[in-house]
Amino acid sequence: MTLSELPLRERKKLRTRAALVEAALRLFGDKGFDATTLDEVVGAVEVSKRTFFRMFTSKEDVALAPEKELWAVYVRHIEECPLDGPALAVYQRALFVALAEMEPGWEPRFVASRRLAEGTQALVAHSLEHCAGVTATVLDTLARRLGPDGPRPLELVLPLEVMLAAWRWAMKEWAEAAEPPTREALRTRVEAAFAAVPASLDLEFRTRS
Amino acid sequence: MTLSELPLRERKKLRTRAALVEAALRLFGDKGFDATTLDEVVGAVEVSKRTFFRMFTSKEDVALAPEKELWAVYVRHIEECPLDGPALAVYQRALFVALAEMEPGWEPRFVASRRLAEGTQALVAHSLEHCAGVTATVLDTLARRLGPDGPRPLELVLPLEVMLAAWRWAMKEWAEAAEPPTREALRTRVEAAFAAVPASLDLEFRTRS
DNA sequence: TGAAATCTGCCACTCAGTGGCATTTGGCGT
DNA sequence: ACGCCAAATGCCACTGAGTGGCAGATTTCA
Repeated sequence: MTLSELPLRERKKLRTRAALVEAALRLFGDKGFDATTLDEVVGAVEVSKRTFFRMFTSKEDVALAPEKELWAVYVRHIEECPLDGPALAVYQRALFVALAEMEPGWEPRFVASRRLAEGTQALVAHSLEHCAGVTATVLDTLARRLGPDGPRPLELVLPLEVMLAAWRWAMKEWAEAAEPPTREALRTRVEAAFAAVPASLDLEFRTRS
Repeated sequence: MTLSELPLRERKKLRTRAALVEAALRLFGDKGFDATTLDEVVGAVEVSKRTFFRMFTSKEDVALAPEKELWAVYVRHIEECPLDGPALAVYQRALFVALAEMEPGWEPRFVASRRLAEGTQALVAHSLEHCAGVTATVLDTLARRLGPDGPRPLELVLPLEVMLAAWRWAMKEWAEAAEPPTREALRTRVEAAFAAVPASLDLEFRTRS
C-alpha cells in the first residue's frame, strides 16, 4: 500500500533505510552503542558512510528511529485532532492514537531502541532533545489553532510535560520488564502512569526531619 | 573564604577552570558554539587540550558549567532538607535555596550559557540529559530518605518534572527578556511560573473542531 | 534512445575526544 | 634549605564522527 505504488527510487531508498535501522539496532545491541563504529553498520548493509548521512543526521538518529516515527505521527495528529476537554486528556489521547498507528513490527524495534537508550548518555540526550523539539512544534501548532485569545504557552506546556513524564516512566518500565514487550503491555503501563497523575501531583510528604 | 585556605595546587586549578569557562562563554557567544573549536578556547587560556579534558568532560560541559553549579547545590540540598508538606512545594523551595546560594557574579555567566543553549541543538540535548541525571539522583535520594513504605518513584517523579518544566520556561523567558538579567528578575519569573501550575494542569480547551 | 536529474561511492579533510609518556610543579618531611 | 614523591601538565599520535567535492552509475521522463 504505502510501499508499492511509489517511484522505484523511493522504494529502494526506504528499503536501504530500513536495513540500516535494523542492522544498527542489532549491532548496537550486541556490542554496545559506543563500541560500534559507523563503518561496521554501513559495512553490514554494504552502503557507503556518505549514503548513511544522507538518510540519518547522526549515529544517535538511527538508533532512535522508532521513537521518531512515533512522534512524527503524534505531531501530525495534533495538527488536526479535536481540541475538546482537558488539555492533559487531549495530549494523552493523541499519544494512544499515535501508538495505534504504528505499523506492525514496530514494537521489537522500539524496545531494542529503548533498552539501548536507557544505558547510553548520548542517546538519552538525543532522545530528550528530540522530545523538546516535538514539544516546541506542538506548542506552535496549538497556539495557531487556538488563536491569540487562547491559553498562554506556559499553560499549554505544563500539561504536555506531565504527559511526557508519565510516558517516559511507563516506557522505561515496559522496556525493562521481563514480560514480552507487546503493544498491549505498553498501552497498559501508559494507562497506569496516566491514572497516577492526579494523586502524584498532590503528593504530600509526611513530617520528618 | 572558599578560595583561599586551600592548597595552592587546588586554587590554581580552580582559577584555570574559571578562566576556561569565561573564555569559552565569550568565544561561543562571539562566534557561535559550533563555529568555535576547542583549540581556540584552550589557546585563549594558554592551556593544552589535554588539561581541558581533565576539567570538563566535553565541549558542551564547559558551556553549561553555570547550570551544573546550580544543580549540584540543588542535589546537596535535597539530601538534607526537611521533607514536609506537598512534594511540589519541597522541590520548588529547594530550587530557591539553590538559587540563593549561587555566588555573586553567577548570573552573567548563567545568562550567557542559557542564551547559547537556546539556539544550539547539542547544548539543548546535553542540558536535558544533565537534568535527567539530576532527576535520577533526586529520586534515589528521596527513595532512601523516605524508606520502602514511602511513595512510589512514579509519584515522586511527576511533581519533580512539573517543577522542572516550570523552571525551564521561566529561565527561557528570563534569558530572552530585554530587562537586565538579575537574580531577582529570575526569581520573579520562576515564582510566576510556579504560581501558574495549578490552573495550567486543569486547563480545558473550549469546544472547537 | 538519450538527456537531465538524482543517487551513490570514494577520497580527503576537520575536529572532538583518548591513551601514553616525559616533564614540570607544588606538597611535605628531614 | 634540600630533595623526594605525587599530582598536574604538555606533547604526540591515534580513533571515529561528520562534511564537502567530484566522478560515475542509475532512474526518470521526454
